[in-house]
Amino acid sequence: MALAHTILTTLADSPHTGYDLWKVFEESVSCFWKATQQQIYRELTKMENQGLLTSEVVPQEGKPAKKVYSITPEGKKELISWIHQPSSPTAIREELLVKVRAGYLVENKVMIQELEYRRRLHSEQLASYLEKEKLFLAYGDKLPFSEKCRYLTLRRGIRYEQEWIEWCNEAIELFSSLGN
Amino acid sequence: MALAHTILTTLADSPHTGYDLWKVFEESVSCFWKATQQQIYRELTKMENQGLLTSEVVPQEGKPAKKVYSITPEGKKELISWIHQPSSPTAIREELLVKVRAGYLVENKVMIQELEYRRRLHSEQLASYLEKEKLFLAYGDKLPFSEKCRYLTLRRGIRYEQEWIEWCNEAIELFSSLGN
DNA sequence: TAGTACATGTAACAGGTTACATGATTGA
DNA sequence: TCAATCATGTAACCTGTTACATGTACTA
Repeated sequence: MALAHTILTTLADSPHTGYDLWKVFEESVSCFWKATQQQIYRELTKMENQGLLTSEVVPQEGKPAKKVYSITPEGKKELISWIHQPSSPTAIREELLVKVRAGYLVENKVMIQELEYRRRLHSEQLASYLEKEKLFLAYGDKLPFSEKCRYLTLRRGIRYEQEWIEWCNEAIELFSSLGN
Repeated sequence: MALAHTILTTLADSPHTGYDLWKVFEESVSCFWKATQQQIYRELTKMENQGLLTSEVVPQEGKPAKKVYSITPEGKKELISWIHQPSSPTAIREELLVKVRAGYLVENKVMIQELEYRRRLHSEQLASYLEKEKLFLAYGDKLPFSEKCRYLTLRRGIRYEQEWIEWCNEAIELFSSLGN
């Protein structure tokens, strides 16, 4: 259900089209909830049927009409009620760790390459998050409460990437120190 | 596909029943790949049809017969070939962060309670991992290569829990410092 | 005698992935 | 003219969750 609630979270700020929502997901929501365009469109249809959203078709000049979704009072009520219910940590499912578990079955250089590749991905993601963090830090304590909440999700993204990089270093070191 | 490969990883060591596999998943695989009993049984049936496994029904005294699965040469080939293919990081989907993103919509004490609950869960998981780590550390460099690989997955679990606890502290501090 | 561990499964449903389909505008 | 961006959707498939179903043996 949390995709619906993530969408409600964004619509609680302002109305969005499916396409807008997808861009917001790509740009800032992705550090805590990944979703494809297709998932978003499917969920919006479902949520409108449930009365959590309303849509308005807005004609545009020179562009196809767009469908702007707004949160309804029921939608907001549902979001707040959901926040009050305790939630469980997400189950971990990480292919790289499955490979590391079986890493003794292949040549070390295969594992080292894969780990270096992953370290690079996480370094790039970290760099991108740190850029975004600058914007938050520039405002400091003047940030509105809702932005401080968003900042916390970015902080988690930053810590997450840093942790991966450190673990990759540890793993690369081990595979480098062993023969085969 | 990675559930199949995780199962192959365990069967590469020794034959297991579905039930045994489930216990191994609960006890040590869970720090990198979570699966339910039902998923495991379904996957085993599928994998046997694909020729990655063979099964043997072993009658037992006073207990129902068990079905012991072994990896086939094709299964091992598939596992090794899969390790050679690069894999992408798992997409992040974390309900708690969705709630934090919308945390300004509810009373601070609601968020603080939820964050403290999560911090406790992660502290407990960390304590359990640190207990397991002792066993690995006792052997030190005498650990066989395959056990060093397993140890790396535990290390990642330890780092992951520590990172969550630190982030929870950061988040609790923010919500505590603000009115409402 | 009630609960836990052993042991295996079916079925329905929810959620996520991938491919396909369409069509306009804008900028290189 | 080719790729990217805007804009919305269908369909098939795979994976994960939850509930149900069955039965034995051991232990508190």
